[in-house]
Amino acid sequence: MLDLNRVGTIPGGLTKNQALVLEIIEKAGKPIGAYEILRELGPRGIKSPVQVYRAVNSLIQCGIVRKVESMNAFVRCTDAHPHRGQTTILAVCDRCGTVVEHHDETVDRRVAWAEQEAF
Amino acid sequence: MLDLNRVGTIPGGLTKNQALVLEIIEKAGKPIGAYEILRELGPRGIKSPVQVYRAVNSLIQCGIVRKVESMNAFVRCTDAHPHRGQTTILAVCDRCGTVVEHHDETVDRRVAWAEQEAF
DNA sequence: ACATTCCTGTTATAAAATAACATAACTTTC
DNA sequence: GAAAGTTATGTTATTTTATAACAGGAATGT
Repeated sequence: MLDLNRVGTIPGGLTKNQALVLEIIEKAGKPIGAYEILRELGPRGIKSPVQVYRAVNSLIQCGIVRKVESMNAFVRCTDAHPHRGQTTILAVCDRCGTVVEHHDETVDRRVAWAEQEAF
Repeated sequence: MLDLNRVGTIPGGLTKNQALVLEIIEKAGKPIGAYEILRELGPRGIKSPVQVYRAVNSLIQCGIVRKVESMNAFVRCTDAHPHRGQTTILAVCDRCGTVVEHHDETVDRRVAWAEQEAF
C-alpha cells in the first residue's frame, strides 16, 4: 500500500475505508470535519472516529487530502499534481467554504530558512 | 477595555484573568495550550476552561497573543509593535517550540486577492 | 440612582483526537 | 502451503480542546 507512483491520482490503490472517506470528502467539495464524515459514513459501516482519522491521515500522507488547521477539517487537494511536503496557503471562503490553494515559494523560502536555523 | 492605544504593550489595561493568563503564556516562552494554562492557574483561582478561553480570546483580539492553529496553542506575540489583522506565518521549532513570526507581504497580497474574489 | 455594558464564575455539553487492545487480511519467505 | 511479518480493521474507553447557557457582580455613563 501507499504506492508512491499513484499518489495524487484517484487510485485503485486505496483501501476500503480510505476510498469511502475520500469519496465523502470529494462529494463535499469543501472542508469537512472528521465527525461529519463519520455521520455520512455511518450507514455504510463506519462506526467510530478512529476509522475516519486513520483514513484521512493516510490520505494526507499520500498528498491526496489536506487538513485545514484553522477549521479542523479536511479538503481534497485540488491540484492535479501532488505538492508533497510543499507548504500551502489555503484560502477558504467565509460563505461557501470553497478552497483555493496557493503554493507559495516565499513561504517555502521562509520555511527553508527556519530549517537552516535548526528549527 | 480593549484600549487600542495600548495594544501590543504590557498594559495595565488588562483585567485580572487576562493578566494572569498572559503571565503564564509569557513565562512559557513557547506555545502553550489552554488546558495547560488552566493547570498552571488552578492554584490561583482559575477553575474552568471557559475562563482561560475568554482571556486568550481577548488577548488575541488585542494582538498581544496569537493562536498557533496547528498546535491548538497560544504564544505571546513577539513583535514589539502590533500587526493587527496582518497575516502571519509562525515558524515553530520542532524541538524547543520557540516561535519566530514572519509578517509576509506575499501572503497578505494573496489574502487581499482572496477578499477581492469575494472570499 | 438607573441602565448599560463588560467581566466573572459555574455547570454542563459538544467537538476533535488518540490510546489500547484484539482480530482479520494480505504478503513474503522458505 | 504453513509460519512469520506487516498492514488494515473493528471496538471500547479516554483524553484533549472548545463552547453553550445561565446567573451574579463590578465599573461606567448619563
